[in-house]
Amino acid sequence: MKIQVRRKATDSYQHGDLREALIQAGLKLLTEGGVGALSLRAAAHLAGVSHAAPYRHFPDKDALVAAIAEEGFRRLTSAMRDEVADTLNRAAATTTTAPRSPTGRKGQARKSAPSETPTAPLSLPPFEHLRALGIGYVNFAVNHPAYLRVIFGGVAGGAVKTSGLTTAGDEAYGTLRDAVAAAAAAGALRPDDVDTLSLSCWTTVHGFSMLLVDNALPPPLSKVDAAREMVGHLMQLLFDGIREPTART
Amino acid sequence: MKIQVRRKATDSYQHGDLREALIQAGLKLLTEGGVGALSLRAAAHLAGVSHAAPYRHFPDKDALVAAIAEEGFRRLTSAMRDEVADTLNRAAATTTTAPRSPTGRKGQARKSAPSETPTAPLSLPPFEHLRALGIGYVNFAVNHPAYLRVIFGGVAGGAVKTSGLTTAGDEAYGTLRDAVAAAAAAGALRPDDVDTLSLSCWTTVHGFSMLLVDNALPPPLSKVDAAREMVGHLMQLLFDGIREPTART
DNA sequence: CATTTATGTTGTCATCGTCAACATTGATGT
DNA sequence: ACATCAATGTTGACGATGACAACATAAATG
Repeated sequence: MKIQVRRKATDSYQHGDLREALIQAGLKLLTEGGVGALSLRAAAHLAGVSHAAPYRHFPDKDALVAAIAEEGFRRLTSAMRDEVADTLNRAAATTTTAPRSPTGRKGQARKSAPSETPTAPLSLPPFEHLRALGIGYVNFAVNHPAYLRVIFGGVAGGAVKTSGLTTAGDEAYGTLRDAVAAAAAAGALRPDDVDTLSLSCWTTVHGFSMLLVDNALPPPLSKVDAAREMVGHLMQLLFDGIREPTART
Repeated sequence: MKIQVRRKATDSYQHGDLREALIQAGLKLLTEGGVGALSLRAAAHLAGVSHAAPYRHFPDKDALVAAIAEEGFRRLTSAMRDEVADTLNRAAATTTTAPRSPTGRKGQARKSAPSETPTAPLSLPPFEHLRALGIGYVNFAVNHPAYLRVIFGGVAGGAVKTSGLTTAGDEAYGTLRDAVAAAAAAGALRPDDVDTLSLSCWTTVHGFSMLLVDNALPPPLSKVDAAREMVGHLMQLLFDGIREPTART
């Protein structure tokens, strides 16, 4: 009994698209068994091929891992954008306007709302936008911890830098950077280099996510709702500063 | 005389102390070859014993990795404290007072200074203290990237939670928390939960460190000096807030 | 239809984590 | 002292894994 992940229909010969099937199999292994469960042979087995078949599509394991990480990165970007969209929808719903359906993807429970005047804001206020991105990031971290590990750490220490992986990473970073740039353009941010400001947001969110993924935080924070709330709080602290406003250095 | 029932700690018999030797061997493997080079057999070989000897001291590989991570955590804590000490020395030196030698460890180049009135401050101002801790953290990350990975990620996804590792982690966190608590007690911090404030610092520093370790940042930032400067900047942003002071949400 | 290329299979090897069986060393009790 | 025993180290084996070579076959191509 072969537990094939998929049988691509679109094309040519025997398997269809083994490369894609291996990536999907790898994602499944990551989801179900964590990084330790990700092996070339297991992925090949899941895809219904022999143990050496993957070498026709990937020069070595690191290359497959990089391809998996690339897809994971795209999903991370989607998670961030979905959270922005959901937040936008919630905002629109509470202001008696129709919800938007921006990138209709696998975001979380999409509650329906009655239609009304389509005068909903096209975008969130700068800080809410940034916060939504951060919450989406953390949401992804809690739901797919193994993905995050593979995205940034590869399977062992040395992360392989495929051009595709770099591209996927640039797009994720660009999503954040654009929001920061927009906030800066709106005069909402302290004047500073946009990349530095973006990095400050990224480090906060990424650090919290990695600590969650690595179980370095007390258990209550591992729950989705608590994690989302906490990252919102952390970003608020970053926005306002942790310093007592009246205090000097 | 010797009432000791066991001779575990300081000496064993033949090898001396294989347990400690294996930990040291593991650290060496991590330093020289990264996480991928860390294997039980390689550590055993480095320690001069056969491939199965480690099983007399560790139930499995994860246990050895946890012990190595524990030692790494201690060194991380030392790196933070050393940076504080060094900063204190520099501050003392520039104010014509004698340098202090707080925990005389393997910190970086300790420059000698002429003795003078011993009126040097016993501690740094709150923010400088926190910044020094962060800089020490990042310094450690740049100098020992593989350690950081093992400390938080274990060897594969699942980090093993030895009690010793937890203790070492608590001490590292306590070092940060104490500084935050002191800053809060001095009225320097916005009133908020101390653990939340500590977490905001930790996520910033840890996130930046992990991104460095994972080569997710542009190469110039990977250089020690640039990394130290950037984390100082990031912490300053966290202190002051990234929001334009006059802007609203 | 013959040839070539892409793709998959089988077999093999070294390395690794792990275990079982055996060996040795030092401590303990009488 | 001497016998016993627990702690420690060795040898050998097994299954899983990444990687490679040789072979096989399907698809495309002329």
